[in-house]
Amino acid sequence: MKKISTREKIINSAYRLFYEKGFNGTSIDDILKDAGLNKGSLYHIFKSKKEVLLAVIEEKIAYNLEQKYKDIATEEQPLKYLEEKLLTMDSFDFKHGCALNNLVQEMSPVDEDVAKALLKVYNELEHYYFLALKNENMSEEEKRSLSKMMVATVEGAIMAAKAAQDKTPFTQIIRQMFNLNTMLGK
Amino acid sequence: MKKISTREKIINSAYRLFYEKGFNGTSIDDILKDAGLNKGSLYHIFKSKKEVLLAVIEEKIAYNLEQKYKDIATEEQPLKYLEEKLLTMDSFDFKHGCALNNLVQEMSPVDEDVAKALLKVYNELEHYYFLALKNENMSEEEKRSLSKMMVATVEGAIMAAKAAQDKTPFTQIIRQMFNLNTMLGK
DNA sequence: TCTATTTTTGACTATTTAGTCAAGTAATAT
DNA sequence: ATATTACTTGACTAAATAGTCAAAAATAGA
Repeated sequence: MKKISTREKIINSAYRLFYEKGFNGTSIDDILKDAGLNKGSLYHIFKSKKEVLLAVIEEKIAYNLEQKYKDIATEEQPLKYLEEKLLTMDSFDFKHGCALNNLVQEMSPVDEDVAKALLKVYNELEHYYFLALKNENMSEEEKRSLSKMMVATVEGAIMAAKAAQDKTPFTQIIRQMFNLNTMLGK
Repeated sequence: MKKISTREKIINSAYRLFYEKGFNGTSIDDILKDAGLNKGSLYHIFKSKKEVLLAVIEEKIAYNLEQKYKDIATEEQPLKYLEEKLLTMDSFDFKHGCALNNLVQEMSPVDEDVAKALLKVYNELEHYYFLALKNENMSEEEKRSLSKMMVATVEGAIMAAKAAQDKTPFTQIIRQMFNLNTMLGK
């Protein structure tokens, strides 16, 4: 029975609540209630709500991303693997969308530090897609450009599902995207 | 000199502020200050902040969308026209992204009425892209699927620019998208 | 002009908010 | 054991928040 540190409890609760209700939509008291802690404990560890957010981005969101995509580099057919992965993402919550995207939308224009932390994760995401193109017959530059577009399409697909509050549009768009890709390959 | 009604003043200010700072990030007092009005005037017209938001979506955002895309249906080369339009969108504010997308991200999971109003506008957006494919040699079903994907990609491109707080990724992704399309056409 | 209705004013309430702090408790080191 | 440090408690502050309301002003109808 591993014991969870206060810091972890805060980050876990904050991550989930920021994801579901946004940064402005979540109060410190919400986080404390969810984590079963008191105010002083939080402010003993973090100096502000914003510091909690930065920790959530740098530790939780970046970590989740890595867990999700780290296998791509070693797969034999990484594109196939990626498609499979996207289409079977039951873990994904289509009602609430993408944790990274949500925060970018809400926070990037408002706070530079947060924008910087988010951009770093976003670039990592694009890099995984870049790696997924390793077997494709195109220049580095083309790979970079195509992977950028694919990330945009996937993020847009998640947003379409969120707009509809339903998974269907996501699946449709992902299928369409990989269809185009394979049509080009032949 | 046309005089602007109180209602219009509120909607204009609320639209801009919701766009730049989000719904939760904007207070009623922010709106009133920006519009140069008092509290009672707003609550005489709208029964709550949420009603203001619904009016912004149904009147302002839907109207802007129509203005931007209504010509598509009558263009000879609508796809070309669309590409041009997207790449020359200087009016667009890449720091703040897409007004529709921003609200979907923040509000769709939280409020059903708002989600419904936003979805209606989102569907209209997809329909314009569908119309832009009228000359393409494919089935209705394929057109519907491709237009859905294109909207997702454009929205994702706006989001990529927002993450970077810079227009460059947007242009890159749009170019890539139309490249793929024309490659398929030949 | 006089009356009735609509619109505006801004002070007020009740609640929520991020953040502080002094005093208490637990853990660790010597 | 004792002293030092690390953590926790929860009441408190000051500011911001959405929404109310009675009285004043503007407008329209007769």
